[in-house]
Formats: sequence, C-alpha cells, structure tokens
Amino acid sequence: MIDKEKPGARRRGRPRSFDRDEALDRAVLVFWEKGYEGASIEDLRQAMNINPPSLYAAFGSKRELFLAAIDRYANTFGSRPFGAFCLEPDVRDAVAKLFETSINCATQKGLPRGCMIASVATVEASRDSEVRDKVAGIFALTEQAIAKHIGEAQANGPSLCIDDPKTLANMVVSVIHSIATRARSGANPSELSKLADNFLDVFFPRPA
Amino acid sequence: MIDKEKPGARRRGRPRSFDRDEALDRAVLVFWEKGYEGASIEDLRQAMNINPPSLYAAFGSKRELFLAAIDRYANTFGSRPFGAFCLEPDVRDAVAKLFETSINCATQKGLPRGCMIASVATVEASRDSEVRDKVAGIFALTEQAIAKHIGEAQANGPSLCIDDPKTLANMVVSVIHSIATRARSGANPSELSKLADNFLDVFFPRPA
DNA sequence: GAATTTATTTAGCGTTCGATACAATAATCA
DNA sequence: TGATTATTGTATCGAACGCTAAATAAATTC
Repeated sequence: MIDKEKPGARRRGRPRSFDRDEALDRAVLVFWEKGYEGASIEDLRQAMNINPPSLYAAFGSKRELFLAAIDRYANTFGSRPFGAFCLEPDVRDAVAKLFETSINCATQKGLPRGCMIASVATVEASRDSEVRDKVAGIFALTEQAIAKHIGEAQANGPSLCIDDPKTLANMVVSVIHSIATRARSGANPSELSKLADNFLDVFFPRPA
Repeated sequence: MIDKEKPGARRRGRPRSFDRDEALDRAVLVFWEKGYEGASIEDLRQAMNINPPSLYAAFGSKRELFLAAIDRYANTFGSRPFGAFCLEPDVRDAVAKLFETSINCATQKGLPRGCMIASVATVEASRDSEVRDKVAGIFALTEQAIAKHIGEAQANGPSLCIDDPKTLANMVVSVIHSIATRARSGANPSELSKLADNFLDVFFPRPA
C-alpha cells in the first residue's frame, strides 16, 4: 500500500492530473468536519475536485483514504502544536505554547472544530483495529516526543513539581484531549485558554 | 416531542408491545459502539428488537432517537461516576472515586469503549447544533455539580492547592475527557488509573 | 357489539451509498 | 510510429440507506 511515487523519475502511462497530497488535504477537511461515516464519496470527490475512479486509483477505498488522511493530518495540523512546543527552551513556556497552538488549531475559523484524531478517528477506533492502532500510536509517539523535550529542557532549567518527564507529558497530552473535546462541542478559545492557564499554574507553580 | 406517557393511566388504542426505555437502552449501545452515522436503522431495530414503523412511531427519526439516546446515556452510564463521586465526603476520595468509576465505565467488558457523549456525540456536534448544545449543556451541568460538591466538601475538610471549586471541577472534567478519549483508542484500565493517580497527586498533594 | 384509536407486521418506496465498466486520452517504451 | 501503460470523464452498478404506505391486530370508548 506504500506509494512508491518518485517525484523525479516519470512513470509510464498518463500522468495524474492532480497532486495527491493536495487532494488528501482536501479529504482531511471533509473527514475532520463530518467524521468517517458522515463523509460520503460524493462529499470527498467534490472537495478533492476529482472523479470517483481517480479517487479509487489513488487511494484504494474510502477506508484507505481515511487511514491516509489520519497520517496526513498528523503530519500537518497535528504536528504544528508540537513544532511550536519544541522551539521553546523553557519547559513552562514550551507547554504554554503547546496549549496555545492546540487551542488555535482546534478553534480556527474556516476549519473544522476539535482534532481530527482525538475527536474523529477515535470514534472509528471502536470498530476498526487498524484505526485504533494508528491513533494509539500517534498518541504514544506524541507523548514520548513531549517527554523527551521536557527531559532535555528540565536538565537546563529549574526543577519542576513533577520530576518524571513521562508523567508530565502524559498529563499535558490529557489536557490537549480535553481541549479537542471541548472545542468540538463549542467551547470558545478564551474558555480553553483559561483551562490551559489553570493547568499551567498547577504544573508549573510560580514562586509566590 | 415530549413523551406524555403516564405509566398509570392507560391510553386508547393498541398498547405498545415493548418498553420505550428498554429499547432506548439498546439503541444507546449501538450508537455508543458505532457512532451516529455508523449506526444504521437496521442495526438499531435489530438491537431494539422492533420493526422500523415501531421505531419511528416511538422516536420520530434516527436523529431524534440519537438525541434521546444521548439523554438516556447521560442519565444512566454517564451519571454513575458522578453518583459515586457524590457519596464521598472527602474531596480527594470523591475525585478518586470519580476517576475510578469513569475508567470502569469506559473500559467495561461487553460494553463499547469510551464515553458516548465525549467520544461519539461530540463528533456529531460539529454538524448538528442541537447535538452540540446538548453536549455542551451536559458538560456544563456536570462541571457545575462537581464544583458544588467540591465546594461543600471543601468547607468541612482541609484546604486544597486549588482554592476555587469551579477551577478544580474544570480540571477534573478535563481528566475525564482524556480518560474517555484514551479508552476509546485502546488504553487499558491500568494506564488510565496511573494517569488518574498522577493527577490526584498533583491536585491533592499528600503531606510529605 | 360497533366505532375509534393506536401499534404491529409485511413489503417496499425513492435515494444515496461505496465502488466500477468502459471508452477516450496522454504519457512512456520499443 | 505503433504498442503499452496508466489516468481520465461518463455513466452507471448492486446494495444499503432512512423511512413509510397499507393491511392487520389489540386495546378503549360509546
């Protein structure tokens, strides 16, 4: 199922008239907004601006398109908060930035609410073990990466109230889960920021 | 749309051959497992053990059945953790019990994973404002009720690291959101218990 | 008992679902 | 240039979708 497409070396046959990743980005938005079952092939092909045969030739099936869309989301929207997080050397600043960008992503105007993985894919995880393993893997990887950065930053900064980076990362991801859930159900950014600030004050208490 | 059925006073016409709430309980399980769009009328009527006309006569439409199922879930499975929470006079014990029962409910064998509201209804909240308002209302009510009990218990117990009950309740609900999300994606009870314990230690630090 | 009311069973409505057959098109390969 | 290979647009396919018409059954009302 791995696309061995090499950008440089041209392949035989009529070339594809659309960019695969660009079409996948459009599909991500549809799944993110409507959920897996709620998104029809007609919805998807319209957003992707292609016909069904092109969709099936490029992605195999609706389910495979969804699996690809999960990965695509993880590598685009999903990784933005983590990118911002890694740019901050101070642990508290980093987590604050992680929360802030997560809130922005989950409530951005013109985009679906919440998180495509935590909010949408998780529902399908109940019936599809491949989706479940993918989601669990993404959660685990994210948590590990956050723990790693926390551990590194911790070595160069002041001691924290939670000494184990893995434990702290686990809690930080939990907050993000709630941000996604609340954003999807209509919470506005200011509520979510207050939630994030409260957690920050508990995890990283300012010296009084 | 309110069912004015009075249990005592018999109504005219042929009586319903099934119990409405019992059928609704079966529908809850189907929606909880498969999601709104993933659950077909055929799935539902089979689980409810009735024919389509009976389903539509009793509940109106698939969407109205779903809305009724959300309320039903909130009043059955959804309220169990809160019930256990309220029975504990000590705040820390109460929150611990809340987490424990939430984990049990979200990972119980023979039942769907996660939370029907946080995991399933939230996805539909994106497209259906009535679902969104319902979910947001349930979240808000739960949080208020938790805050109230915390406030009352706080008056009779030791002071907490977070003085504002509303803030603490907000955080507690956030942890439950993550429990639901993780359980749906395959996390086992012991992982979730560790998560809960870590939060408890932060919210309610034991005197060292 | 006859009329009325409501729920049930059976069968199937029109629509949309995910997915494809087919012929035309556009590239590479020999 | 002709053969080969892959993608395209058009037009659907059979199945499943949400839902309902019609006739029958079981209760109350008069």
